[in-house]
Amino acid sequence: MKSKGKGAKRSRQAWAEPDPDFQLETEPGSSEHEGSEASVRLGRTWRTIRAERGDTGMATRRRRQGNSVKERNVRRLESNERERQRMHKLNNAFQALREAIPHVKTDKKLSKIETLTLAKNYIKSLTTIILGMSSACLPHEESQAEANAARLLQCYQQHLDEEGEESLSKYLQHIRSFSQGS
DNA sequence: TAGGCCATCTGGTCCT
DNA sequence: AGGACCAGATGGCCTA
Repeated sequence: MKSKGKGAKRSRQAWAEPDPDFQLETEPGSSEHEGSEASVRLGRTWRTIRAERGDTGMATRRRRQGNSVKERNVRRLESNERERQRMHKLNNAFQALREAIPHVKTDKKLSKIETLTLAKNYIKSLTTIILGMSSACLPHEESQAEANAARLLQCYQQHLDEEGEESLSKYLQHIRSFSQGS
């Protein structure tokens, strides 16, 4: 265990209150699952928990679900895999966002929180610029301003549809042509 | 070595 | 019912 405060947190409630009725028939990482990447991971987790708990009544509500332990384990592994895929997609989206945000290049990549913060600031800056251009071009008629906003929205949606490599510069191009054309 | 950041597991809840 | 989403827990890696 890592020697830091975080590591001192105790397990989840479910693990902390062993169910006396429960009997573990098989466990993840046992013979029928051994070998797959997921089962290895899960097995490691279980082993870790068992080590921490001193290998006493560990699992809890598994029986109450009405399915066999084996079925439950299979479903758990499947949902772990889905969750992993989901997180990978999320990370890909973060990476795309990193690449879309202009920032000072360093060797160290932006953390997630930094990425979100910079993105928020970037959006705010762009919004300010666009509003500035909009009011400079069409300051008077309200209906024109609405049409203006509609065109901007249209450009933005088109940009979303395209989602190409140079989508950001395309979008900026749209904005420029918009400001020139108005 | 403490703290930040991250990946993964997990159970609960929401949604289709 | 099953998948998606979410948040908490935990351990690993890295850096100041």
